Amino acid sequence: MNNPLSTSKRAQILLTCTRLFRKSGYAGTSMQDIANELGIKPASLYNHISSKQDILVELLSFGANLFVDGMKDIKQSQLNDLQKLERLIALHLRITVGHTDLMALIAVEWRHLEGEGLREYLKLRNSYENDFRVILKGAMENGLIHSMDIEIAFFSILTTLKWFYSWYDKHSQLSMADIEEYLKQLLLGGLKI
Amino acid sequence: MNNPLSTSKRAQILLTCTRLFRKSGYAGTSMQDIANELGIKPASLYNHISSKQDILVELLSFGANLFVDGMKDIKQSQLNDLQKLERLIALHLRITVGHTDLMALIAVEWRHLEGEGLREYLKLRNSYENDFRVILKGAMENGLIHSMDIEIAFFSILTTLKWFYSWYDKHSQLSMADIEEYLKQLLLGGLKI
DNA sequence: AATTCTAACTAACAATCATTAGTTTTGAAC
DNA sequence: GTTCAAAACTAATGATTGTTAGTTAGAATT
Repeated sequence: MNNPLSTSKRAQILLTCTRLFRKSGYAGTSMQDIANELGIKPASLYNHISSKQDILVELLSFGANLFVDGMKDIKQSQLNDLQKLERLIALHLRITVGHTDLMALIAVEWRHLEGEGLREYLKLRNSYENDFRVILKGAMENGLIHSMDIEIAFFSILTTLKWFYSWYDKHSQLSMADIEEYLKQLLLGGLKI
Repeated sequence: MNNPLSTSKRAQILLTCTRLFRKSGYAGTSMQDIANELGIKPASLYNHISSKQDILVELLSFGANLFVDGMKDIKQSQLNDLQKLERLIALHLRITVGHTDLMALIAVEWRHLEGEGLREYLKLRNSYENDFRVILKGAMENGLIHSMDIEIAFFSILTTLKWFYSWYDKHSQLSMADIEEYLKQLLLGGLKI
């Protein structure tokens, strides 16, 4: 079997690291910790990955692209800006449900990226956030939602979505449709005209 | 001079650590890093503090008590629950402005607490959060704000307030009065009846 | 059966980790 | 100028850090 996404050892390592990095942080997780979790010796990890930093780069690049790709679809759609905002909320929810631990790395651990890996990540993040901002601004200017300080509204919405994984952990028994409705009401309900 | 809050070496160390822990995280900051910043040798730190963990405990205990004390005043006041929510927003804003770096430790680094220090911290945090929840619930039940899922509304409001320091860093040129008004409109505007 | 490849292993590396013990310097009070 | 305590220092601790080199066991391919 050669599928890099499911059963390969490399994927197993990446999945384990996502969980450990979330629990103890990147700096707080040692190669020993990772190896223990997989039942092998630390040195054996290097048959599959090239460095600890490489793992972080791999995980965050994968995560960032989930958002960038999702944004591309939404941008290309013919929806109005308010509907696009609703789609963005659904996108965050879908990614959070499918990759809960990974969201913790996106929220916190990205700052342990170094050099080129950090630059690449910030490029993707800035691209996503700017697109998001443009849509939010458009919704205001087109009178679809109330006008207010764009930066503080953007910050609040994105922060809630970014940290939503920590809430979802404890309330994952609710249906996705219900959660989506709650989030839309909470984040947009007060803004809608 | 004996004032433990301003010029003492201990206070100097705690202040330096707040900044370094925010920048690199608790696990990512070494005693060497701390000593370098202060222009002394790592061993010299132990004339003032008893361990690295002790520093974290001290900082987070101080931070947690800022919120618990603020909550006590608000609870004891004769305001209605909506006015109490407004006071809570002002409390977060005031603490964030006065202790911006410390808020990063409250948002992220608390999980590196161990043993008794962790238990003590969680006790304070749970006490604060429960009080907050009760007020929010009261505002809904008394018809002061729209009814919706209490847990998700609570999560969103507290998350925005908790991470507000990262926004404030880049927008600290605005007046506090303006920011306070923005935050109230953003967090409560959509909820108010 | 012989060969190749994968992925584990042991052993070792220099570097860094938080911390302790013991000693010297500093600076203020007397 | 002497005393005394605070706070710096040096030196060393054992543990752990991420990583490399070289080797071996086992499975898959020829």
